[in-house]
Amino acid sequence: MFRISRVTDYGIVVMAHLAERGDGDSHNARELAEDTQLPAPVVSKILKSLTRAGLLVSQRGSKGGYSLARSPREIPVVEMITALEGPVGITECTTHPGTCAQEANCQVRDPWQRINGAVHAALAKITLADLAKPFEASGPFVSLVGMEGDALGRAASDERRSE
Amino acid sequence: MFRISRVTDYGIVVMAHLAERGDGDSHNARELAEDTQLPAPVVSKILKSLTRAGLLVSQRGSKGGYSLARSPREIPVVEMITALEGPVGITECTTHPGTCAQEANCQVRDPWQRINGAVHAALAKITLADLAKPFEASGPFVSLVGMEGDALGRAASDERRSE
DNA sequence: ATTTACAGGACCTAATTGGTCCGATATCTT
DNA sequence: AAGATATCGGACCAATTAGGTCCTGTAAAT
Repeated sequence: MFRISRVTDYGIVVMAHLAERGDGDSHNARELAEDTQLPAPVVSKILKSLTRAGLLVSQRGSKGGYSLARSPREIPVVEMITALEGPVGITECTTHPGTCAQEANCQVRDPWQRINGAVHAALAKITLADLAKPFEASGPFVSLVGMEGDALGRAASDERRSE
Repeated sequence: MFRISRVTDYGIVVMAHLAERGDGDSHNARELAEDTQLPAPVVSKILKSLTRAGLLVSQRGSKGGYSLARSPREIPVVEMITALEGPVGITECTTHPGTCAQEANCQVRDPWQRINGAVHAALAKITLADLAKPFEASGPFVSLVGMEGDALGRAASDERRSE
């Protein structure tokens, strides 16, 4: 359905929550699950993935927990998505070259790579800081992604028409 | 994995093939499946979806088949994707408002809507014509989606790093 | 009337996702 | 040193979704 998975969505919520705290303190999985109202085992799993990807740093043992590895402004959305559901790629041949039998005589591969690049670039420009402080950042944010005024309106009407 | 489904991919290939023909003639499902080297039943199913969405027109009976409903230049990529896998929406609350329990106190909903709008807008700007004639259209196409020179390069390195 | 080809589903299988749980290891406190 | 706390890594399961096939009905041409 061209959607991000639920774990990714959860992951963003947790990261945003961590970013809003602002403190460099580490928070344990149970606490984060409670704060975000998400199922604890899932949150724990997500935190591990984000740590492995280098977006969080973990501290083991008593008084352990997780904290942001960098400042929110330096964590692009695309990295969070990549960490939680693998490489961002619109088509199969983008992420796994060689697995498509039609690749040799495919007429649309090259443009798809560019479309993918455009989506990728858009997601790379948005950072965790933009998500965590929506009202503060929304002004510059909109212009950042190169979206003209009526883009959202048109998008919404497109979706409505298709249902 | 933040990918479009395989049927959508196939659908684009079929549409591009039709666009390349250029003639307004209708081509039947079997013929299109052969030309594109894709499984016939799947192609047939895809053609029906695209027809229902108004992107193709069908002609029944002997000598029947499918043809483009409009000129390739007037068929945006986002419509093809929408036709084949439902409304484009990054998160659940984008496509189905009200189904997320956290919606009321969600801190990231609004920015996600904008990100979604940006992706949506990018996909709305690319038309079937851009996909069907890649080399002709690649010049203006790149500038069209607002992607600067090194965007693809950075995207690729991001993906590599994450695996 | 027969043939051709689309329309609309039902249906099955395989893969992915969402979610839980457990043993091992690291760290802090007492 | 001992115990409590928390992450680490992975196994595991249920439910959903995707990929793909097939069948019956209907419209159009010969």
